Amino acid sequence: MSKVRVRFAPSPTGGLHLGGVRTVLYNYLFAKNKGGQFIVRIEDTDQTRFVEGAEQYIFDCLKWCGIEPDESPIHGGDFGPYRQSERKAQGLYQQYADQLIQQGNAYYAFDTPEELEKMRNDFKSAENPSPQYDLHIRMKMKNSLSLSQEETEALLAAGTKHVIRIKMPENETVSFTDMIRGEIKNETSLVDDKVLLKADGMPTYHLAVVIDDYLMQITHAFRGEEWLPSAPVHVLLWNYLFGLDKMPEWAHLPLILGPSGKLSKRDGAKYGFPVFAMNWTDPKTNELTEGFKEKGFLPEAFINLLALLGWNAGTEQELFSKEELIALFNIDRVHSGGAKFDYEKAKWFNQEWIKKLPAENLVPKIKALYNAKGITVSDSNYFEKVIELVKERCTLIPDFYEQSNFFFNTPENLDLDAVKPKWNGDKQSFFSEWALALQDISNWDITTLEENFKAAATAKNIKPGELQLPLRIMLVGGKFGPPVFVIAAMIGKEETIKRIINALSQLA
RNA sequence: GCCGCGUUGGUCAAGGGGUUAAGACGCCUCCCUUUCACGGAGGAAUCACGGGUUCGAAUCCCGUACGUGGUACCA
Repeated sequence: MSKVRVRFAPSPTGGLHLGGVRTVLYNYLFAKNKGGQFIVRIEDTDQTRFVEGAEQYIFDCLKWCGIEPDESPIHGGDFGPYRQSERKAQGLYQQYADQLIQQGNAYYAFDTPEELEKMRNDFKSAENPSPQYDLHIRMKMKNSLSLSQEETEALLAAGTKHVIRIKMPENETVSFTDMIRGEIKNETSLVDDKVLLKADGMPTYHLAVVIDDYLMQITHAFRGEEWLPSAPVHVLLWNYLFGLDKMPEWAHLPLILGPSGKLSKRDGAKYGFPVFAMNWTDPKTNELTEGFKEKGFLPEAFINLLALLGWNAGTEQELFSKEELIALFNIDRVHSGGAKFDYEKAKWFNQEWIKKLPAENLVPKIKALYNAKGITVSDSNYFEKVIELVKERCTLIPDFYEQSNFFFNTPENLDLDAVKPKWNGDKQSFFSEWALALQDISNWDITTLEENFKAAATAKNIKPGELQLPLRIMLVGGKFGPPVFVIAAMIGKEETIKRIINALSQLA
């Protein structure tokens, strides 16, 4: 039994969006579940669109998600090169394309872009709005099928720009078994003669994917549903070049949809949620799109929510660690229908993971957050305690700042409107006296403070409950946060008194 | 237009001939808590439509509708 090798083949041009990450994730989970290898190959077939740094971006995203490939394309593996541009340099694609021509499965086409444009216009009709270069019209075009051998050879000898197209057979049914959808059948007459090798010598995806998968000994391939219509071309190519028995097993994953139709980059801006794993700057427009990482998602939550978008374990469990996902992942339970991305649920996953993870795991991320705000955290012990206290109130990482910065800084803007309506002289004097009395407390702990507070209130004939909200506003600044006496105990005697006096001066 | 793929509450979904059609997110009500959350208890809400097959269909078959993808020297 040959070893399972699953590959993800991103094009380093468009960032790594939700659908892309889910595809990698399923590749990864499947491979690891089978104890096999997870490979990443870079499909930089179109050099004009190659973007500097985009390849590194993909690996950064994978690293963040914790789903790194076993063989790095950058350092190479056993079946390298792992970049198509490098394989092109070896002349391999040309070689296989020539083989196809010799076998009669492909042909030279000399049509210029203008001629193709003209063809599409001439044959356009209401019934056929987008005519394809297929068996019905190829004899009307300029190619080695319609031209005589002498004419073809003359054109080639003259160095005429040309491409190599697959010659789709007539009236054949191509079928293959998709791991998710079962048997898929296509009539060859309905598929166009796809370009395999472009005029510049670069292969198109169709040629490259077959040759690369063969040379890299790939056993299973996951890709998006958008590839289903061209799958018969790939099957045919496998048949012509290497034999169907060596073809990897395919799985075509359903699309991830946005609030209205297919999920697009614009949806992010429109509905206010990220669509890329990490910050992505569009090389053309220089437009920055915020990523899940920067938005404050934990990688654990990110892969969890993505895994569940189209797959489930068949149980009621929804929270899975990466290890659990690997152990439980089963291709039979992957859906064939598209799933709409729900940002509310995505946030819920993050919140659950924040609660689930021990504070020490959260510390580095939150420290970075504080540093960015210009606050340096020195006491790690204290910091961890704070995080533990507020974590169930946070959905995204940046929430930690709002929810806990009063533990480190005296709040500047107090929500006085929350107390003013019920504020009076009695309360004013209670607090000024209590602030004084606090000086004498020797056991500065939660219970002592609470008992002392209640006793003092009762002595003044005020219900302790009525004084708790004002005290909270004094210490926190707003109507949120952990229990007041816990906060007071944490920030210490001096700071507590300081905050009360400060607030009192604003209320007087 | 043609071809492919899909369709269980608003969303993710379990269920694959007989179920009161799970569960989760979100929403609403209540409890806990004199803050905000967490937690707990409830509630509203679903098998796209039409035909078959069958004693019986969300489940099987066929149509239709809708959605989505492809129809590029993009991937």
